[in-house]
Amino acid sequence: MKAAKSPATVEKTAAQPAKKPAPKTPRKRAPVPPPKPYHHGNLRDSLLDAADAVLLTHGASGITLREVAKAAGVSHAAPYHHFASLDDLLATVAERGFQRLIAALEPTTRLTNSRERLLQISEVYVNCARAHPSQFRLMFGPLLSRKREFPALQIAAERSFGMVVAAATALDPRRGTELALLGWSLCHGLSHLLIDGALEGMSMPLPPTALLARQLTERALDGGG
Amino acid sequence: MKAAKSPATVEKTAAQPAKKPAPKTPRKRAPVPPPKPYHHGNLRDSLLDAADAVLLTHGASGITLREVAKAAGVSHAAPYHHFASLDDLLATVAERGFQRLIAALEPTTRLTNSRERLLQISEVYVNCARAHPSQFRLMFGPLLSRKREFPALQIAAERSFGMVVAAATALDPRRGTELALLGWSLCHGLSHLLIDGALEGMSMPLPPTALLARQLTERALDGGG
DNA sequence: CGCTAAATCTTTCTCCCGTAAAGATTGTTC
DNA sequence: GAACAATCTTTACGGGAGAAAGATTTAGCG
Repeated sequence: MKAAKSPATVEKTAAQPAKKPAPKTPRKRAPVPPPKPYHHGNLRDSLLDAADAVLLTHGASGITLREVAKAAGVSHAAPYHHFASLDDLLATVAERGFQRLIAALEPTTRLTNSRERLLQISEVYVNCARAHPSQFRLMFGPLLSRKREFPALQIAAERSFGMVVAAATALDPRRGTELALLGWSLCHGLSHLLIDGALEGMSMPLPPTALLARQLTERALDGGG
Repeated sequence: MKAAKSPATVEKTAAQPAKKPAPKTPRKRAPVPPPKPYHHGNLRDSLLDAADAVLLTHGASGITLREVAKAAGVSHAAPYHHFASLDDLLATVAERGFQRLIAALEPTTRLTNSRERLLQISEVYVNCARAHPSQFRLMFGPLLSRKREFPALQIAAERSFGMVVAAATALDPRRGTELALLGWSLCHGLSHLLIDGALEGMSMPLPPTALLARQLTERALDGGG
């Protein structure tokens, strides 16, 4: 019945077989008792990992609650005990995407040169989008419009934008927010155009992604016209 | 089996095309018979108009072949005689979106001041996205990645980008393409952030849309840091 | 240890979707 | 007017979202 196992995503404690020949042995796996071991191990994280895997294989449009559940090795109705709806699951996936973006941006905060900091933020942003295009689409898709329904998503999104604002304000204390919006819009639009393939086949040679992001941001900082 | 069904189909849709001036009415029950051709004039354009209407009411995610067909007053299978699939219909809707963008950009080609021309292009672009957010999402959604399957969509998209390149090249003949990509990315990202509501509730006062687009483009042209 | 209640997971069901296939209807052409 | 092609409808099938109810495990408590 439950022979199917997720290929390479789950590494948590698997549910023990139905029969327990040995007496009750307290599992010592962590110094603190995990507050979440239940039937499946914890299915919630497994579902999120499975959703990431499905995004990689099937793309953002082909993601399905049933497919995610199957990838996690549970029935198609099991996710409803951990997420209110498919959108709720996807919003959590998007939130994790923002958290990964924040983690990728974190090293730039140690740079003292504000200009170089902004340039590297641009590179990281566009690289992140290209590395995980489906998640990127999810992060900024229609779910973000409903961020009031998903407070965790909203908080993560605002935190990531806050890092851009901080860098821009360091470079231009007077009009930092505007500069942040300029840089963010530029990188966001470039990311979208890149991952949507809008720039392919346009008889236009393009430098590598990171270099392109840096070049355009440099030109925006120095003035392009 | 009910072979002859009374024409109880609703006509709530805004159908303006009437290629047949004298449609013979098989039966007259209303004092004012709407000139609806028995075999539905040309359904193709009606479906495209209906799709636009559905986009307005239900949003980009809630668009459905059945809903479009219902809005056009035909059965849910009728569209298959004019479009190969739902994606084919949506690609045509996206193509019309690009054509509308091209039409909106057309007046800017008469400007002789290249800088002002680029600034107005920015305004038009972002205004267009805000005025038709669902169509905008469709135009640059996953369908654009498959533009090889929809040559008309690809041509319209390239034409619109060509207008930006032309304006940027007029301002900077040496690095016009790069400048066009900078301006396009900036406006594209700003449009996305605006219509996705990413900038709402961020404790950040924003000027009106068109002014914001102009300000950011000006700063990119003049240098921001 | 046994019992009860709550949480988790599965099965089943309904409704809606895209779309293929076949039947019905209309316009066209000889 | 009859055959034909185009158009539209009906019916059907597979699949997905989600609700409802049953089954199973775990926790809580005596």
